[in-house]
Amino acid sequence: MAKKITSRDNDYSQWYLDIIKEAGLAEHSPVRGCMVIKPTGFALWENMRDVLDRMFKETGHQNAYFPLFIPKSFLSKEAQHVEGFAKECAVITHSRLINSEDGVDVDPSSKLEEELIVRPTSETIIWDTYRNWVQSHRDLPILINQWANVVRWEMRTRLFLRTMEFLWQEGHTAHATKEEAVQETEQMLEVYRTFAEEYMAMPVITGVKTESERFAGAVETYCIEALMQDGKALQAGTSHFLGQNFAKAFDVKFQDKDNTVKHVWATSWGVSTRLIGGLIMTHSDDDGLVLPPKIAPVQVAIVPIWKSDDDQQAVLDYAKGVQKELQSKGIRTKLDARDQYKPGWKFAQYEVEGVPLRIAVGPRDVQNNKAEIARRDTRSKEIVERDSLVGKVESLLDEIQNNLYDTAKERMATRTSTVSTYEEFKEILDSKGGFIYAHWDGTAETETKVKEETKATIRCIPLHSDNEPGKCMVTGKPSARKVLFARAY
RNA sequence: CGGGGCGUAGCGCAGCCCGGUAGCGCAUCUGCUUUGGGAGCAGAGGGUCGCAGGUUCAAAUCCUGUCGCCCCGACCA
Repeated sequence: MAKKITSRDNDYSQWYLDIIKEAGLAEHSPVRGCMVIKPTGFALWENMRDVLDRMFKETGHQNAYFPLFIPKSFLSKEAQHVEGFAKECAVITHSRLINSEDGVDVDPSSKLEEELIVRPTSETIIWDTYRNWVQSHRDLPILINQWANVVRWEMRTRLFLRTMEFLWQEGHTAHATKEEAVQETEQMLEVYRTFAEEYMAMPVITGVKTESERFAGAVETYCIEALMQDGKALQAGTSHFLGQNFAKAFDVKFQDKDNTVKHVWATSWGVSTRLIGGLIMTHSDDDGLVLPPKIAPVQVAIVPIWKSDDDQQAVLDYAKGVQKELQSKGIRTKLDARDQYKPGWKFAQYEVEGVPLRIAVGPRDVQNNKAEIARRDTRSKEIVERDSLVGKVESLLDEIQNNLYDTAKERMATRTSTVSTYEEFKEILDSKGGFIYAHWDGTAETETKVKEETKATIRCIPLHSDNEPGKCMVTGKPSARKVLFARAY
């Protein structure tokens, strides 16, 4: 058996790339920093999207779509926002090509009067639009989400974790009061936390960002932070309270019940295909991808085994019966009856692809009215009675989902430390990495010093942790509470 | 954008130093035998050696440029 996947201990980055390649999730495109998301990878994204979309709608949001192109002038309206995104915008300057000796060239005569920006995020065009939608408090709140692609001209890219073009959803809401907007921000953070933990089986820490890590244009950025197997943190989702910054920049006002004119309060929130990278690095092992059942494109792969033609017919009929029954329970099932691959090859392949459960049925099983069922997460196998097979599958899928979460949760706990001195901090960072709780004096200077000296950043000020005051590990100045440090992706 | 590594068949690589008919393994195709953990034998197809210039009788090989990928830094979801 040819091992195609580099081990995590040997080279974690290469392992990550090998997983993506061997599981067929994505590949590099001819364009630098961009990727082709292959059917399996996209099916994963579709499942994530479907769950999130349902959760957004359950919390009262509607989908809409805003343009890919944003007038350049819009970007300059919110000062902080421009500063944050100016360095990574793709700019459209011309509208035509002309034939040339070497193929085609940009037609100089087609220069645009106002250049267009390919959206790095849609706040500006959305707030420009909302201005026309809001007059009265009766028009509020506006609760809109869009599924879209965005472009950020990154210097260094990694499949899923950071690509120049990526898929995401961005929610943009407008509210009459600050309290309502803050509540919305927190609600969506909670949606993300629930999604990450219950569907992705990815435990996260919720918190707020420090000023230096905050979204450009936000008053407060809430986030969910996950911990990867190599001890590095990954920002997995953000929810921003935008205050009235965009409302003021784009002049979005309403007449309130008290007959005065006010600016609206805003939020925005998003998760992206980066989550797929996080998913890979949370659960997968040296044998390939490992997927939580709730979002796995295929939950059960059925591998039929036969020797003679007679066997083949009987086995296939039996396997089809199993598949039909599983499908009737809403279980995503794939029956792999291809004859060009041997069962052993298929077993290995579905392990690489991370399919949570595999059922093997052969002549013996048909005869005895049984089937072999194997788990991807624990690699355990057992023979079960045909009559109890579907029930067993259902309970095993639940078990796998829970086991993946519990394992990840435990790993996070093991790799979370609390320190009181900077020496201890550096020592732990280098020895085991992970999340480190420590006191911080609240200044950007200290944060920068730690970042420069250790490459660790403050991932967040956790929402749920003890609020015991103490002394900053670096300066000894008073600190209201411990914050969460880590090296991050 | 700086430092390091790498681009040769779909994938993984050798050949390059020392220029002279482009190779190996896997995969693919055909046939037969196989099928409960990545099958065996026999035969076959597939490459403008990343791209563009240059040196040379002759370039995968030497020179210059350029593009892309990976790793490490500065930027980021």
